[in-house]
Order: sequence, then C-alpha cells, then structure tokens
Amino acid sequence: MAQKPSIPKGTRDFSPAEMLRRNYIFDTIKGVFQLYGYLPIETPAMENLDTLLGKYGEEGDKLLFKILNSGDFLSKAQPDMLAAGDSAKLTGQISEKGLRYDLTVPFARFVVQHQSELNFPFKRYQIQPVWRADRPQRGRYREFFQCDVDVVGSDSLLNEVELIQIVDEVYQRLNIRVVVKLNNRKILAGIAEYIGAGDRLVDITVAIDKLDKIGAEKVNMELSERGLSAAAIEKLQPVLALQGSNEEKLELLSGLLAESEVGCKGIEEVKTVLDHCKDLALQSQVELDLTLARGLNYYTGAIFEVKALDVAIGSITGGGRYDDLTGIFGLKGVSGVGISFGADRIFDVLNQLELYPEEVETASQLLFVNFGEQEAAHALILAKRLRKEGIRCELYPDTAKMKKQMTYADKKGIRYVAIMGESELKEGVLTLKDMQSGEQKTVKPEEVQRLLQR
RNA sequence: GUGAUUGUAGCUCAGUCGGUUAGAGCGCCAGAUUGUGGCUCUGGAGGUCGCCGGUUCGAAUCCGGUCUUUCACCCCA
Repeated sequence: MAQKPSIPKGTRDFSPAEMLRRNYIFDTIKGVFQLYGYLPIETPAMENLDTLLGKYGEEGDKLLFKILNSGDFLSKAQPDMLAAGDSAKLTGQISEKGLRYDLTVPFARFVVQHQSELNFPFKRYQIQPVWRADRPQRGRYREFFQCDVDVVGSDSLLNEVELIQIVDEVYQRLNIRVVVKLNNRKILAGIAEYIGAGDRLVDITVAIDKLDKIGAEKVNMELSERGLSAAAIEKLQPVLALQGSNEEKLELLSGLLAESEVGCKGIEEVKTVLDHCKDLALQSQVELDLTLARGLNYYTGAIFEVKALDVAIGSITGGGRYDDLTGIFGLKGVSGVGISFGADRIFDVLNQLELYPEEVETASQLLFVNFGEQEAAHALILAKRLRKEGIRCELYPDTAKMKKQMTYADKKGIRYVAIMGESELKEGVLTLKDMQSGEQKTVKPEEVQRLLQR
C-alpha cells in the first residue's frame, strides 16, 4: 500500500455514526437556546489578524493559526527580517489573516460592525468550529466546536441566571450529571485588595486556580515564586481554606472583604444569582467556587464553569461576564455575558457513558432488494409512496446477489427488507422480511406502511 | 513551547539474543447456500514493520533525525 493519507495533528474525521451522535448534541443544545429566545449567527472561519491578536493574552497569540498571504508573499517581506529569522516580526509581514480562536471575540467584532442593525439586548447563539495550535491531549483538539450563547447590551444579572438555567436544561436533556461552578471576578479583585496585592490579581488567580489540583502548600509556594509577600500569602490563607455551603462561604467572605468596595459588589452579585437559582429549583448543583479563576482576561463579573460529575475530562462548558469586550473594537459601554458549550468534550462524555437515546442510531427502516430493471422500476414507485408517508426507505442501486444486498441491510441496521421479484410482481404482492426475527410474509403493497409503524 | 511516550495487515495486537519465508484474532472477498443477512465450515486477498538516514555480513529489532499517538507542564472547551 502506498503511503496513507492523513489529517493534521489534533483534527478528526467523523463517520456517519459519529455525525448522527454529534447532531443529536447540536440539535439538543440549539433547541434549548431557541427556547430562551437566542437566534443564530455565523462568522467567517478566518478573521483579520488584528481582530484576533492581543485578545487572548501572550499565550493565546502563540496558539493562533495564521494564514499566509496569497501570491508571492515573501517578496514583500523585509530581507533583513527574513535573514534574522525573527518569526514574530516576520509574521506581520507575510500573514494578515488567522483562524478564529473562539467565538466570543468574532462576536464582539460582529456586534460593533453591525451595531446599527441590531436590536439590543442582542441575544445570539453560534455553533461553529474554532482552532487552536495547542498540543493535543485527551479532550483537547486543534479543531473543535464551540456552542456559544451570549447576550450583549444588558447589565442585568437575570442574564446570568438565564444562562445557568440554559446549562441546567441542556444537561438535563442530555442526561449528564453536572455541577455548575460560579465565581465572580469582583470577589477575586476584592481578595487581592484585601491581602494588599490589588495589582497582582492575575498572579493570584492563576495560582489559586490550581488549589484542588496541587494543594494549598504548593499554591503558596507558587504565589511566593510569583513575588507575593509572605504577609500577603498569610492573609490569603482563610480564603483558601474556605469551606461549607454557598451561604456559609458568602457569610465568611462578607466579613473578610467588608472593606473592599469591589469585593462587596461581587458578593452581592453572586448572592443575587444564587438566590434566583434557588427559587428556580434547578436540577444541577450550583456551587460558589473561589478557586475558579481561569478564563480569559476579559471577564469582569460572573465566571462560570461546568464539570461532568461522572467523567474526568475537565470543563465541558465555561463562560462569564465581560463589561467592555466591544470597547476594543471601538464601542464603549456595552456589557455582555455568555457561555460556551464544548461540543467535542460533551461528545466524549456521552460516548463514555453511552447516553445516547436509541433513535439516534437509526438509518433506513426498509430496503428494497434490486432484482433487475423491471423490478427496480416498481420498487422505485412504491418507495416514493412510502417516503411520502414518512417511511425512511431505500432501493439497493445495483442488481447484486441477494446475499450481498441482505448483508448490506444487516450491517446498516435496516430492520425490514422488501423482496419484490418476478413471482411477487406477477401476484401484485411483495415479501416483507423482518431482519430481527427472521420472519417473512407475503403482503400487499398498501399494507407495508401499517406493518412498519407497529 | 518544555519533558516523556507510542507507531507491525482495514482494526486490536504478538514477534525471543539482531538471523534467512513477519504471525494471530477480528474484519474483508469467494465458496458450502443460482431468491435470503446474522451462526458454522472451507479457501483467498491484504505488509515499504510510520518516514529518512546510520551501525552491521545481516535491522521490525540497535543508534540519530523527523512525523504521528498518548501523557504531564503551560494554557484551555
């Protein structure tokens, strides 16, 4: 065999069986989004590089896939930079487009660009692939689908509540048990202020994010390595040790952060959201988690993360409030909040737990065996009639051996086979075989529909 | 980007100390069964041992590089 063709690292092909399963996920998610009044949009796979650069931090810029300019792009690059091998500087000269890294930034661009046409508060959903030049790992791909819901142009915390409801509804429909983790950037800012390191918010959050993974001791070591004073770390300890119910945590925090204006604001926000959630009697557990600090630097209020309870795969949904995302593109004062469902991880979870409903797998219900030109012509007409009644059926395209056609039906999981050969045609009947029981009987064409729908 | 790890038939994997013709199971094709799938039996096809280079009389096996897989870190859905 010649060298096998292949696809780039971290990308995947999806077989028909996989696509049926994936579509079930997308359809479920879409259905819930629409139930809450969100409408679909799409944006191009590629964006201008200056739309993307600088939005995801230094790390994010490295993970952007860049697209080479068309034509003789090298001739336009400065020779000294080429010779110097300075990739970073050269990139700007030979590439001006990149593949989208997420759906939020393109959405912000979309909102700014189409602001005059939009009806605010603008609620949209968007289900499209995104690309990251990351190293693939379990549950991490270089091409993967995000399902984003966002609302922009509204400060109301009811939006946060609504998003949590959507999460709850989606996972209830998919039968995945999850915990919704909630935090608030303002509380984190309050904590940083409280320990006297208000300017070190990022260092602090990156470190405490690892708390349940590496433990308090190592978090403290990392904080110290990141240059935090011993006094500040000491003051942080009660926060790290915070335990108990949401109410108990909030109670303790109110005491600690009483002096911090942002801190109090954050606590108030979380309280409001949690109170509403309680009234709504959600099925999923909603938990205030102060170690939830990840997320892009543009989050300013609520931060969400959803984890599957029965599979260790990292977060399957995440999001938050960003007060000024559109500001980068020149539209100030528009606040947004949104979440993103990681379709590929949900796919992995569903596969591992085998949680697909039976209907997802079904192909045709009936196969017509092809005995030759004459017989096929009759089958064609009957098939058309059955399809009109909603029966999924197909006619085998070639006049192959019956064994081959039966094997085809068997493998495709088609329950019934219609045999209409010379003798059946003479009688104006057909032989209907049930592939599950192996039984077959002679029936009139008009009876087929009734027999299949039993 | 850093450090490990994997690669042999379509798939899952054996392959001894470097030795002559690289195997199994499943799948595929054909027949047993000319109008009947699954089960059984018989036969068959299918390999640049990821790729490139090196060591050696001789390499699937040892060495280097590269690509790929998986994992940890970084970061993240």
